[in-house]
Amino acid sequence: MKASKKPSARRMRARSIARRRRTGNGLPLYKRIKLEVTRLLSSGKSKADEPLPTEKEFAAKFRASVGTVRRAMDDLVAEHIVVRQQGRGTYLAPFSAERLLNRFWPVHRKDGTREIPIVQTLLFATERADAAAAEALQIRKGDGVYRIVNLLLMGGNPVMLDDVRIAKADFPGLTEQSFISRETTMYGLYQSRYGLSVIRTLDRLTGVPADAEAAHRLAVPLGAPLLAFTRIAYTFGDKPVEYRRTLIHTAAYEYRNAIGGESLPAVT
Amino acid sequence: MKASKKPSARRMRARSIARRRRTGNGLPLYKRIKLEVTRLLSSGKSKADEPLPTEKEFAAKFRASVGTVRRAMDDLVAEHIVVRQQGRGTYLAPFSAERLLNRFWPVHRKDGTREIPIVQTLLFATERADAAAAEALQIRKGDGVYRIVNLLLMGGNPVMLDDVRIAKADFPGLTEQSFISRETTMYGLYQSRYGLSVIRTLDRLTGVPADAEAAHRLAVPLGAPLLAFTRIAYTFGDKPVEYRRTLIHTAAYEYRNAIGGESLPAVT
DNA sequence: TTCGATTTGTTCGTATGTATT
DNA sequence: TAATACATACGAACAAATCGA
Repeated sequence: MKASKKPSARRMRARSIARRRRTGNGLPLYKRIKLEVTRLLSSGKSKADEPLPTEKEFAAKFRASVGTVRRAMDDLVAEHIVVRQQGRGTYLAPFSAERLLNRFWPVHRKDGTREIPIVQTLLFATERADAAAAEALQIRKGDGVYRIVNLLLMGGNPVMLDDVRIAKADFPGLTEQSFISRETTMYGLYQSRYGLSVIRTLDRLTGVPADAEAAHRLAVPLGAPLLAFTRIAYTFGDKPVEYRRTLIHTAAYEYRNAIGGESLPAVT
Repeated sequence: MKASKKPSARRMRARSIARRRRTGNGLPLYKRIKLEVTRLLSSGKSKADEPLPTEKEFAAKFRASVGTVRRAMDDLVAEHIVVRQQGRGTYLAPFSAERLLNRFWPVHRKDGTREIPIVQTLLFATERADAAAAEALQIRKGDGVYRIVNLLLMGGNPVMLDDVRIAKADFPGLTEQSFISRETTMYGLYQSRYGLSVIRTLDRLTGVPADAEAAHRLAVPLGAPLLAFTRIAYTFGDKPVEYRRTLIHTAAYEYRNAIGGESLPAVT
């Protein structure tokens, strides 16, 4: 009773804030904060190894309460865009081999275990984008791309044949030397050297017969059924970073897809 | 200053509550609420077409604040287990054809569009579980299962051949008649008639050659490369509900998997 | 090694906005 | 229109992890 009768400085302030907020934009404040933080991350200015501004700092910057900032950050955590650690801070989600394996690496041995493949780079070349690559990378046909063909060995055997194309314009100064001698995953390289964080991928899977090249590299008969997928990897703002076509010999390995259940280790 | 000096009834109360909480369990309160709500949903007592208790009611029941209940429900929404509607209430996520298509139906036409397939049931039989089905369904080899074989037509053509096994014990009273004449999807039937809500699936994909049956049904040459996947569908508590093996003719259709990006339509 | 400052994690409570019935 | 139920936002307090002095 007492509380509800009193207009109070606090109530008045809240009201004026609400009014101000509405003038900003149609979006709720926490979503706008999310967008701003996303923009900050996609600018490449923040490195994956140094913390983002703290909740308090963001709150001051956006004239919001900590709770509202937290709401925005919670969403970004759920989307695997940032990671937070109590006592340390908030970081752009890194591309350690471990994280890549857990998030963007769908190939498992049939017994369910996973392993980091050994990569043999068969080709590193500069080419002109064909129609498929141009459409996937949203560039013009004929624009320069790097083409990289990798053979991936798992358990000592050739299992996957990977044909990757990335736009030359996105990777200035990339050379075969610097590519081969990278000390991280390909996605880690994109992020650490070029500020391009892969945040989502779209895989399209089909069954195909092995062509001559695949049969040779994967040591299977010509025409043997393989699992093929094309992947487009995107960074912020739905910008495509990489176009890849992969062939998998699924005798001992398979492609796994868990719908739901990724975000539910919390069934603890 | 002034505020921080005063112990205040409120502060004392908060302290005693915190102490009580710690006695409950090692888990944070919102996670325990999540578990309790999950338990309620998995009991089958709550129908998909009637609302769950409101936030206020849950708060009273669990002696928590609405904010804490909301935290728990937010998680369940993110996991697609419940849906909330402003002004209406909170509901167990339903299995409309639309939702099934968006969540558990990975097959797209190559141009990206989706369609609801026409289902021809080729077989409905009672069988004994073989080793693979028994392991997947976590029952004993030889236990009774229903086996259902469906041919799925898309765009007028046979595209998928579906071989499903579900434990007889989970579906008392299921008959071919009641199965065929269902007015919803298979997952919808599981949920509405048997209280089994599929909340996650695990698909394992490989490339395989068409065997005689598949070649006949899908109208492809013997040995033609097909996309195969086995799926185990789980309900609450990681209980398997369904084991399925599907063959897809990927001339005009493909299996799509979007990693990330499902929960980010919010990039609006 | 201990301790204090920093930063995120959990919980409470309140006020107000907005969609539904 | 009024009541109901979720959505957004604020702010406060304390817990727990981390890190450097």
